[in-house]
Amino acid sequence: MRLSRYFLPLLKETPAEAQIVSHQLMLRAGLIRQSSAGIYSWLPFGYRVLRKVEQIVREEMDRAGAHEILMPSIQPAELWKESGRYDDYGKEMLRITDRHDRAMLYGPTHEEVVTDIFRRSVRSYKDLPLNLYQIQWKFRDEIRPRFGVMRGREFLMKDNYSFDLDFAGALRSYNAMLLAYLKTFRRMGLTAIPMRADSGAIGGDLSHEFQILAQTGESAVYFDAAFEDIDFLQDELDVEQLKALYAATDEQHDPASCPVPPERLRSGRGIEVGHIFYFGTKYSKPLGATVVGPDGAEIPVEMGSYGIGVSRLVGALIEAFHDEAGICWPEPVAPFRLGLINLRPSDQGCSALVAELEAKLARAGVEVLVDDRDDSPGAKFAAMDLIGLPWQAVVGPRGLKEGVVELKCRRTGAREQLSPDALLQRFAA
RNA sequence: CGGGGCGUAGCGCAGCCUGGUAGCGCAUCUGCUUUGGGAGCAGAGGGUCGGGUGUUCGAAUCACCCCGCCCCGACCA
Repeated sequence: MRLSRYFLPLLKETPAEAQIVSHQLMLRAGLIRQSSAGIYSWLPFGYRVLRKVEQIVREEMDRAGAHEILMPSIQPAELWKESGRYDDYGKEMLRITDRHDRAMLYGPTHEEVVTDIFRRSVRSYKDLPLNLYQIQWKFRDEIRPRFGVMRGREFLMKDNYSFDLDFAGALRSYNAMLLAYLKTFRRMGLTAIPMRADSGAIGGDLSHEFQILAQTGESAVYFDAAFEDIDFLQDELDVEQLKALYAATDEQHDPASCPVPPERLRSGRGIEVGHIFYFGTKYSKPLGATVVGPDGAEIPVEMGSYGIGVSRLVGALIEAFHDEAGICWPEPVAPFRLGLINLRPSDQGCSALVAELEAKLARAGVEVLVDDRDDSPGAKFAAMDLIGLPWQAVVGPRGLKEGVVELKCRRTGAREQLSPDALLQRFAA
């Protein structure tokens, strides 16, 4: 992709409305634009990241045996009256009336809809366990949206719902999701700490929230250093052992009664990016979601629900990975892997080499963004640092004479000179 | 929803107190020069001053109402 033909509106100055660094950088680096309070458009650059995050989540859900579906964003109020939540949910729920004066709502979550799908289609315990998920826009009419996409009113969420015959099965589903979540976040380069949590309005008695560590996180968190030693992508993990490890947000943390010895206690700041719940028959009972068990009796299914804030994760990633100059994307979610700067597009040699590199990289499937704009070198370096692609390659007249290009790692700032062929080897391999 | 702040060019702001018909920086456009860390010079375009009502000869400026956005609190993936 050539920057001269791309849509990447960058801002030199920080918009006044953005308070936290991820919001500022998302606006400055051309990821999003605000439409109204807590509601955003995703521009090409931001949308690429959103889709990458979404894809990692999707792959891990699929790997865990969940099936992707897509439920409606607009739901009928009747379902919520059946579950009893219509009156409970309060003003956070955006209520809509259609032309026939029928009560509708923009879904803040989908327990009712998915339970309705289940009850109309599943009859036998033999069809269990079942785990359905979707990645869908949701709306919660927050009293005060803030922090950009971190706390928007409209947000993209992965939510899934497990259906099991009994508690033991539900627990297996719950544990499988807990592990899937740890892998999912790890794949994005994030350290996520599962913490026992109140199950809140959704209800139930087994619940963990997932906090990722970032210096600018919204709340202080304390956890056992053992979390740092676990390789979530490689190790065979013992869920019960994991769940037994200490982790708490500052509201729940009591230094006096903390079981972790001080030398093993880590503290940091966390951003909540996921939440899992077991809630038994809270919805299956009122909605009549039952299966026939081995003994011929109708049994309400045991359910759990599991959420990941996909759009919030984009902000959280930036909170975790940035510096003074801008964003530093981890490779798995970077909008492009390599930024190729043509330092002097008016120079035929530079342009020829850039075109050749671009073509060969593209052929090898490398996502490359070429800065071919007629701008000053400093402006290009600053822009490239701001948008935070993991690797930057510079083709300029100076290096061209020596037959080298400069490669810079955005995260570490390390630079090296290498031949164009060596560059291709490095990325096309 | 309670408390506070702010709405003036795409972005950041000044002007408002003390009323006289709008300005600065950046960005944009044109031309020339420049080119390894947000270039220089010259020129140009861009505004119902958030909206409405009122006061006044005259309102960005004063008064009242409304709307939007931001911050603190309560709430939250």
